[in-house]
Amino acid sequence: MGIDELFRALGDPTRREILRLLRDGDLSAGELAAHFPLAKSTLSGHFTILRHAGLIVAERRGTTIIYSLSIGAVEELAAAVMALLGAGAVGARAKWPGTAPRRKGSEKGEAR
Amino acid sequence: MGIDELFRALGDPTRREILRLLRDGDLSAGELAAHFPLAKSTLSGHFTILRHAGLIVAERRGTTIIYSLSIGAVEELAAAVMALLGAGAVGARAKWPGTAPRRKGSEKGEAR
DNA sequence: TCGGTATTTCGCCAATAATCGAATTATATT
DNA sequence: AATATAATTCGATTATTGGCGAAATACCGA
Repeated sequence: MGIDELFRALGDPTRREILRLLRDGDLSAGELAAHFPLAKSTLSGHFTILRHAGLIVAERRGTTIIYSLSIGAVEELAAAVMALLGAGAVGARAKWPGTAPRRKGSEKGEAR
Repeated sequence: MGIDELFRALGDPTRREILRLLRDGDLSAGELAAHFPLAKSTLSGHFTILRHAGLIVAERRGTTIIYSLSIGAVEELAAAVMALLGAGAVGARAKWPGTAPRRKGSEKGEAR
């Protein structure tokens, strides 16, 4: 349940969609898989990654496994975001893109 | 500056360390590179990824390029986290990991 | 214009990640 | 015990990523 696993888990659109679906209620592995054009084994891999990141929890009921959102990682995620960008960024140091001093030949979106 | 680029950019420890360093003040590409045992070209690639994610901005000054934290992405990041886990997770639905199922068998209003 | 410094871009390679179908495990039902 | 169903694990394949050194680009000063 480290920061790295957390951000990496969220860095995939399929996995974010799984989380979004679970926001509307718990779903079984099969029900979740039905929402994607991917093999069940592929989805199963995504579940494992999300579980290791602390973003979902699994509960077996009979032959099916029900997945639910877990807020265990939310606190860690919020703390990480704040530590990286939060307090420092809100202060005077950070810049809104486009508000940098406009010197000759400086950035401008795609500064190359 | 999409959600995907944002999370992927944050999913690498070197890039997170770059952001952490920039929290204490702007630094040039060379000054940043000096903090890592990596080739400058490798760091340059990380800068590009962070810039595309909207997490940093570049300003050329003479031959050097100064990087600064940008809060342009913070709002988007916060919104994404909330959309995925926030409101829904804070409610009654999500579980803390390790929380025993309240009552086996039938507390899911409607098992779908 | 020439030389020096800072940084990026370009090929290339190794490691990691995403995907699939087939085989396997776990549970329930008859 | 045999069968059926749900999900995972396994082995192989392809795509993406992170890394390097060398070459190219951008800028400054003499």
